[in-house]
Amino acid sequence: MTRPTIRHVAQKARVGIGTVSRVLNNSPNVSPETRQRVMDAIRELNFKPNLAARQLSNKLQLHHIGVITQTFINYYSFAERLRGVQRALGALSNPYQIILYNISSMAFLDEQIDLIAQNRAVQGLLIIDLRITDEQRAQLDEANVPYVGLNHFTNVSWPCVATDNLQGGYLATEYLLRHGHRRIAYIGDDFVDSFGFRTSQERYQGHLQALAEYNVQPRDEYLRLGMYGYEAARHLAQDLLKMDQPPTAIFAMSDMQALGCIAAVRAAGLRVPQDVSVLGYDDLEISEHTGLTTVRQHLERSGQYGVRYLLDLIRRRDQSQPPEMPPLTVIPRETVQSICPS
Amino acid sequence: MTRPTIRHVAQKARVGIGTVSRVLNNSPNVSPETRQRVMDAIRELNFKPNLAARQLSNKLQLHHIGVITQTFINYYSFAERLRGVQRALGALSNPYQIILYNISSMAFLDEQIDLIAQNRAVQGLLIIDLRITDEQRAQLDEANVPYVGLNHFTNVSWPCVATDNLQGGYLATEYLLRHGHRRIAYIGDDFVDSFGFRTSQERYQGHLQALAEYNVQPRDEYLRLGMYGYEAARHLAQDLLKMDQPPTAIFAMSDMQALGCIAAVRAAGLRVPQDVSVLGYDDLEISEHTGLTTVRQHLERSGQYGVRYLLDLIRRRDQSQPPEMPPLTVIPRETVQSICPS
DNA sequence: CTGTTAGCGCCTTCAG
DNA sequence: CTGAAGGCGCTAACAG
Repeated sequence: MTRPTIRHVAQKARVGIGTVSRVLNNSPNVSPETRQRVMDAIRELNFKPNLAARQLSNKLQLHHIGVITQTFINYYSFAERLRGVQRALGALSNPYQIILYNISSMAFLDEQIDLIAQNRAVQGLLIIDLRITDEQRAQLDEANVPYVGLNHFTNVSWPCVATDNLQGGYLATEYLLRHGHRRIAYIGDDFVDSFGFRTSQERYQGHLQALAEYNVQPRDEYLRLGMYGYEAARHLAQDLLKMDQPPTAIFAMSDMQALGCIAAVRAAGLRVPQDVSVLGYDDLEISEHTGLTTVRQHLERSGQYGVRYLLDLIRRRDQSQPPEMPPLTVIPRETVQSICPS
Repeated sequence: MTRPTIRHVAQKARVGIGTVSRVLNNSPNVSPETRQRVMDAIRELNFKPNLAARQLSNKLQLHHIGVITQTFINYYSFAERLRGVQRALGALSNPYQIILYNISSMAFLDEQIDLIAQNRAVQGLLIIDLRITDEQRAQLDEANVPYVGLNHFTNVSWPCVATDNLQGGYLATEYLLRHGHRRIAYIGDDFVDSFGFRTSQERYQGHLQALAEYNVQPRDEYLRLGMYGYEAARHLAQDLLKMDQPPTAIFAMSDMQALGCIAAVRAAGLRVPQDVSVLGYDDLEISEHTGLTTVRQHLERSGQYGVRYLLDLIRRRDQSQPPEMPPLTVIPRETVQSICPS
């Protein structure tokens, strides 16, 4: 049984389809009784007008920005980016709506991109924390759907708003070195996550670079990788602290993981930062409130810049320039302390 | 100049519109040269096929759930609810997409509801932390758009998934009383926010109830209201601590505000919980990680339950029962300490 | 006030 | 392999 159309309603209410259309659109030119009959028919049939048909007829164009991401991995940082997107969009007079795409696995990603390209369901696509293949990009290009990547390698050859993870890793570690630390551990996600994203690896590269600059030999035991998030980091840090020569400082690749480290330190009966310093990465809003020393990467702003750029791409055909993100900086707070290099 | 249609493309490429349609849909039955000519024409005209027309023709139905909220007020708690929504939706085989509506003022709300009702752009609507009027509900009803409220008064006469704010306030305060506190302050949002939401007031009612039960006289000076969020709460708490007889415990109506209170306590040279206990409300994921004692209200789960209920409403016409949320509980952590009642 | 008639832009037959 | 014709569900102009 197919969905009822305006015609069915008309038939049932014993009126013409024009009349049905009129009551649907609150036209005043309908007699109360007729209107009632039509409304009843609508109710009985559970009729819902077809949006597509209305749009088509009305030459009505809906404005949608798609946001696609690997959900549930570091949801807080995603949320802050999303907030930026909403804020930027909210500032517009005729605002776009956001369509959130749920990606829980690589296979889904492919399917979604396919659908988006086929249907052109959105005017533009924001790709957050997600790697897409050349083929997928080609699909989008062919479908004429502009897209902007958030948190991709800066030097990538397609539109994106990014910060330099390598530099971020460098800054973090350099900050710790400058505060006298020499035994510095790195806690992060596995180098290649299930979506082919390499944020962790990039930050570690920067970490190594800083160590090299200070002539500090990196130690394999100080590199601890695992799943994203608080719990995994807590366990990794716990192991770390059991070593004969535990690190005096931990650089965690996200604020959530940094919190996990702090919990581990405290659970071991040690204090932050007196016994162990902890440095995070993200600068979530919450980190300001919890006194976490961390690398600020302007998450919310990245969302804002991302959409703005995307809107540029949607409006003009000519290549507009990607906006430049403000520089990464370490925000000194309460979880890092100077020590004398031993 | 109007947007180019398939017809313009056909004209420019000197083919029939059928052929254009074929290349758009990757039909194999097109000669390479023709395909190329058409593709060129598409590019030159910057042609984008009309989604509505495709849908109409293909009898293709898009599935959308609308999420509407007052953006930027307690974004973290919104984010956790949203995560629940995404999770529940992600578990479906033929998943719905989420459309995020940006509401920055009352006027916008009215406009949006209007649009949603008129366009039926979504199959169902999730209304979070937002009060809607009877007229607005009537509009949605008339338009046959099911909706579910999140965090509304439980006893409301329309579909919603809620927890009892009054009981939450009661539990929180009762917890503090049971730990020996008698001088308990309440810090929260203004009783009626700009969207007519009364969460703060409800929780305060519960607060008073608990006090009464313990025969503790409420003091006006211990009631401090202001804008939502960390900063405002920090200032309010700061003032509070300057009193001759400052409270020994603070109940903040959100975890963010609790963090603000903690910051104020520390800034005053006092310790949490030794000198002042602080109790929050929400139990954000982050609160577990920061050791905040708080009232758990299962934010993520509320999102899950909300959509599930909404999907029920969309599928069946008969009234399905609203799911029942798990009970509110105080989660003991590290920011509340027992004292001897003075 | 109400029924009827053209399209809206695209896809899918069906002949050529 | 390609062009032309019909129709998707609805709205908007016309006649009555």
